[in-house]
Amino acid sequence: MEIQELEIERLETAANMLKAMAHPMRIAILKHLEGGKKLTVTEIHELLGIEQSTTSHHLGILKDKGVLCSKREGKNTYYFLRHDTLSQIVDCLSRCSCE
Amino acid sequence: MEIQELEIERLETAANMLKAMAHPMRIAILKHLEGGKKLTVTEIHELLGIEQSTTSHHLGILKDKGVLCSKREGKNTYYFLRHDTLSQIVDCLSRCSCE
DNA sequence: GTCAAATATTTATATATTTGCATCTGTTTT
DNA sequence: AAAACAGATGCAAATATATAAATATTTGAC
Repeated sequence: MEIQELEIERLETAANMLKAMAHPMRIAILKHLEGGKKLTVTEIHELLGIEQSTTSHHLGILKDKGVLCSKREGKNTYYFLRHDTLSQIVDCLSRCSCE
Repeated sequence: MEIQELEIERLETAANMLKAMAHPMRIAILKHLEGGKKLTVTEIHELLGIEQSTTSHHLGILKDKGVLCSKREGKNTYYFLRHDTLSQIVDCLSRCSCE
């Protein structure tokens, strides 16, 4: 394995994480989870006013790419930020995109 | 126009910015531009080893979504970060994606 | 004006994403 | 065990994106 390939892999991991976040509804989800909050799929689907299956799909993408974690408790599954640092990205964007 | 629509527009602007950055080659471009550096299309296309037209296309996307600015000087067009803050996003990602 | 260099745009093809519906799986309640 | 609830998954249609090859545009040198 080449150094360059390692580098490309790292870039791809980073790109996948960004790609996971790069969607209006998924940014909205992240905003609701800032500060360590934990929400269920149903809560998010009601907060955003989008379909349950669509919500679940978005959450799955965010989890798959390492942005969110989930924890099942009885009938509910709670989702939360894997690194609270990541909400800095959303903040940084808000600042940069308002000009 | 509804408050909600404004909110959705803001989310979309942010998502577009992130989407622009969410590509391995485009992240590589951002890394090369950190610290206020300015590079031409040819320099970037040689640094990354990708086609000229592909490079120009990627730069166009980053510029269109407000991530980069460009300035023509003679035959060359220099590209640079619009907000140096944005390179924090790349750094933050590097940290979060290394675990 | 003509030529060459640096960028940009167009086009075509391949591939990936988004969304909602219907369905399926797991968990609690009765 | 059946019903009810929460969430996940498979699928299909619409849409968006990526790439490269070919072509067009812009600019400076002559």
